[in-house]
Amino acid sequence: MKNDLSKYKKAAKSVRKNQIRINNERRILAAAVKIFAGYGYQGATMRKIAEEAGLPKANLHYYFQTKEQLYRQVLDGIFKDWLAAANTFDECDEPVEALRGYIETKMDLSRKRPLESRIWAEEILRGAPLIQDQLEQTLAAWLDTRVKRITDWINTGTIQPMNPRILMYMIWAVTQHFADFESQIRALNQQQNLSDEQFAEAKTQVIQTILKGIGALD
Amino acid sequence: MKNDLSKYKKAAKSVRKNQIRINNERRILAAAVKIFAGYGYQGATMRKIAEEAGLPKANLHYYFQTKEQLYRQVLDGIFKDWLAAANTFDECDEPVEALRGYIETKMDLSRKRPLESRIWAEEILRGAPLIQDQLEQTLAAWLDTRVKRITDWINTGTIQPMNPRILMYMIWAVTQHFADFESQIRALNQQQNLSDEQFAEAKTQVIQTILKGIGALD
DNA sequence: ATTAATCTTGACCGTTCGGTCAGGTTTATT
DNA sequence: AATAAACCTGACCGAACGGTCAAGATTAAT
Repeated sequence: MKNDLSKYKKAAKSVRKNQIRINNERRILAAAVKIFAGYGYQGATMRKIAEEAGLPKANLHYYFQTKEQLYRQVLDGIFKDWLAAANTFDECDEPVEALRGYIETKMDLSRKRPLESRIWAEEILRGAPLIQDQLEQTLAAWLDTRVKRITDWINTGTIQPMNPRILMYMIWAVTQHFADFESQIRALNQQQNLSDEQFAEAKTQVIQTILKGIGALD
Repeated sequence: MKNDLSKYKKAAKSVRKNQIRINNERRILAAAVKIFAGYGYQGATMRKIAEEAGLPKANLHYYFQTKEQLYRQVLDGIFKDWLAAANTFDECDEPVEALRGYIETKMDLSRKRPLESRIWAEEILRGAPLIQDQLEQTLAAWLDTRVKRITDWINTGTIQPMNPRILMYMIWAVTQHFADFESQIRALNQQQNLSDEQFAEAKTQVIQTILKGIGALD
């Protein structure tokens, strides 16, 4: 018969997971990001992910019951990063610095985590079958509050009248393009990925064009 | 023994294809566009395409030897549309009208042919395994000539100094976003696709923001 | 009317997929 | 030292995949 003490111990263990489990879950998730980004959800196979992780395929199913559950956890991680970056938007009261910081953060994210951006893009491309709820709930709420801030800037005359949602769509489109369409940009850049200098130039030009385009500069 | 006449007749027939073949190839290609756009290359199956086309699966393989060949023909059709739309860029000498016309054409293409845009996007996302050559040859050449035109505008002071390639990337990113990320935009728009009025507003704002952003307006 | 070419299709094939499982090994607990 | 819990994995399974094929049906050419 179980007593209260044993229950507490079990709970404590499940919260602070075993080091083996932590390690292997991390290895598998890292491998899954690479393979899902490179082949898409359908093109990715558990065998490829297992090879990338250096583990037998059956071991993946020990930690993640199904391919879809593994994919969901990858998506969840990406969404958290997305929201964390999104908070840059709130760090400044002034529109120029708030938008500049946000665009910069999103551009840096595309540069440093292109695989995650591509997984996200493919999920949206397929109609967001697994993250539709999160889009309609969390993302919609996030967007609403930022739309209100931009509307305030417009009402105080700091930036010119416009539809704030379309502005956000444009920022997302441009910043993520450098990750999602990397292979096209490479083909148009003498088969070379953008160098750090080229990317810095792109970042500056994107910021300048958008800020000037909405009447926040000059 | 064949004579010259029979050869001519055979050649004539293969040029002007049978009506049956024309019809079925068109039906299959139309079905393939829908299925490839909805499920991606790997997620699309010949069975699904056959169902969509209303034909037995074996019949597809009579007209298109393999799934990859069918996919290649779909991509070729999309690339031709892309280049045709791209010619809008050359119809005006003046930068404001040339860019406005080009952005408008690309926006309209996203609105009317979102499926094709998504197939293209997925191919790039996967690293452009089948169209890399066309990107490096045809698309790179197209871009080079337009870069020269924009450079001329910059040198004559019509628009402000900038990197013309990055401008083109921004235009592609924003215009195609409305097709590729349609499901995300819908989730952020009360689960409704953009109405014609909303899309027209988006088109106007995109044009205004970019043209103003490069110093071609105001 | 006859022959040839084209089109159609159900049945089938080898391969690969996601997923399972029994049984062994390692690690943690008492 | 003994027991329990967690971890590991080769072998296996049914389903679905792209693709093939022989044989019949339809259309075109003579």
